[in-house]
Amino acid sequence: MFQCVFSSSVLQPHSTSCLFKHLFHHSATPASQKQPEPIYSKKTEIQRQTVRAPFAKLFIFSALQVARQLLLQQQQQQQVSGLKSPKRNDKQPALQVPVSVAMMTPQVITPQQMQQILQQQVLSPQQLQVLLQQQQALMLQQQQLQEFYKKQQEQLQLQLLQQQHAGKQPKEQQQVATQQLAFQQQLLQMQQLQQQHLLSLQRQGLLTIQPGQPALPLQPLAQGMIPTELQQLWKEVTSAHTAEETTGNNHSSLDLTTTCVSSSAPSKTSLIMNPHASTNGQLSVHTPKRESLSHEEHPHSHPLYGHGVCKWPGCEAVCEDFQSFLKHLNSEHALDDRSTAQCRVQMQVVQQLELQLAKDKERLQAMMTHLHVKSTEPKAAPQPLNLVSSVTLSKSASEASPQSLPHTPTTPTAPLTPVTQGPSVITTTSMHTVGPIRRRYSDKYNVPISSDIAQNQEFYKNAEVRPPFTYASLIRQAILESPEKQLTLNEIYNWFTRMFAYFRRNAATWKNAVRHNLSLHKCFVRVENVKGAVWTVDEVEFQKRRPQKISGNPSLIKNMQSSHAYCTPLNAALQASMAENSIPLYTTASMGNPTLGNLASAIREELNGAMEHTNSNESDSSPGRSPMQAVHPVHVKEEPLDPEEAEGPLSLVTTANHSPDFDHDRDYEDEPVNEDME
DNA sequence: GTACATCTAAACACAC
DNA sequence: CGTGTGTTTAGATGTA
Repeated sequence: MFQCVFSSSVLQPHSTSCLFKHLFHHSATPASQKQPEPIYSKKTEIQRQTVRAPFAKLFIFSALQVARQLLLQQQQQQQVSGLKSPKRNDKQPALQVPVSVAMMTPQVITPQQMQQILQQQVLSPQQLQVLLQQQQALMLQQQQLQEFYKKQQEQLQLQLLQQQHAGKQPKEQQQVATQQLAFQQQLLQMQQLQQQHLLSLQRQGLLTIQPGQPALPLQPLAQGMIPTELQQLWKEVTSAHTAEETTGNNHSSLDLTTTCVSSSAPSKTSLIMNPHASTNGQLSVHTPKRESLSHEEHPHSHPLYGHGVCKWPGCEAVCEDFQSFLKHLNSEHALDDRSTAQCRVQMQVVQQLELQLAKDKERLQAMMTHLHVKSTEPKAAPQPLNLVSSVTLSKSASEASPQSLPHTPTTPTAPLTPVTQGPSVITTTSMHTVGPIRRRYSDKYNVPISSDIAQNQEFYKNAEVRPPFTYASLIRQAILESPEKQLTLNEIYNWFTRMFAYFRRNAATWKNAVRHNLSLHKCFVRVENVKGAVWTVDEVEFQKRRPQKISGNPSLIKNMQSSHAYCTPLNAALQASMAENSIPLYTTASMGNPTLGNLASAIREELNGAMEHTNSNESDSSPGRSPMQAVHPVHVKEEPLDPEEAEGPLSLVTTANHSPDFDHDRDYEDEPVNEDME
């Protein structure tokens, strides 16, 4: 339909939009690249490199946009001129209007539109090439139109002569006359258009030679804008920028093809989204141009001047002082097309940054909102915490935990530090081992072990996670959990496998370890029974182990001991502290909350050890007993003290495992543990 | 660096 | 003799 007159092109796009695409194709194809490359000066070459890329994509928008407008105006003009639509003409006999539609192609570019195109001050060489090619096509088509017009005239005259002789076809004659009139109109329009086009090009310095010349020298930047246009542009730039700032509008970028179409076109409405336009960002991001307008208000803090260098994008000219900078600014960055183009690019960069900032702000807000919600959420479930625990966390975590309890009544350096940090509490929530035990709870924390096991029973049963306790502690726990506080070796085995999935593997290893521990530690006493030998726990011996751990601040311990009711205030202080800090780590909601009990028992454990070594001459204080019990000592080796009993009312730990029905422990003796688990 | 605790592995003894 | 139980030793590792 629309014949492309591009050199060596035989393509015939069907519509104006197709034509534009086609033309754009020319600008991108090697064939088009064969066109004479524009000659750049050294300066303009740099500008070309810095300015061309961002607008290469822009051209697609502008071309399509213009094409749409052209399509509309083409239809309007056709209605005005009484011409048939291209579609209809397409199917009409060639005799009717064979090239009328083809002639429409250049003419549909109205002067305003052409001006609009031309007023894209910043044009890539491809764009300019396309425009000039269009111009060439226009002129070529004009010549063709003129030729066709002559032919039509001749034909018409011929037909008129024939009609005069034959008196036929008055209708066709009339039609041809109408078409002729339309052609004349189109021709006039085209001539006007061409004139304007050329004028515009010349005005912008793009066209320095006579039209019709095959190779036109191109310049990367449109130049020679008239002052009114520039002023309008400045208005656009500044108003658009301020509008962006004040309204917080998130337009990604300005489509530069539309920002300065006309003075009546508001910048706001001419904003279109163009997310690709500013992705190239070759120009460094600096201050908006509009700030330069107000530099006089802040003479020595000009945003375009810093460290003796002009900060105009791409300039970096050295200016010794502010005055020279001003001179430089006025001379080198005057109100010309180049500055305008750079300003436009800068505008785009700024807008893109603003968009990015808005997005990041939104993201930040979402993150904060999310975290805020999270922080107010209930405490984490204890079981999942177990899954993330590790061996290395065990002791080091417990040692670092005082920081998480800053309001504990004891000082970090005090011997009670491990007490207040509540290693067992840490244990219950955050310390669990996976893999070989290299770090584990000290045995002095064995009481909280029971709590931990009770809390995380299901977890240990199902997850192959090595419990963070020593074999000795586990053996003791197993024995203490038994109703008679005594177990056979096999019962101990069963307890291990029943309580911990981890011990369902490598039986040879850990069983050997159990035996080794039973034999090695004095705290485990073998008692001959009717049924055979059973193992019991000598709590005194058990508490004796590694007493040096309790070494520390004796005075504090003594003070603690001197207080008969120290456990209660201490526990209260802990409660207050935890409540104050609302430490979710210490809460195990799903399992009941033995935290306080853990802490209390841990404290007692710690104090037991402390008293044992710092106040051993205190006859009434039976080692291995809780301070409470120390007041009422009950030393019966054959009936090892159950530490959890010592917790007394302070303990929130459920004692379900000590219920009489737990004597079915023996049921596990000869049964596979896995079945027991089920 | 040392002592201690713990774990692992292994050897050994003994009873069933 | 094999297995289970118990003891002991040795080495490695971690902690105080």
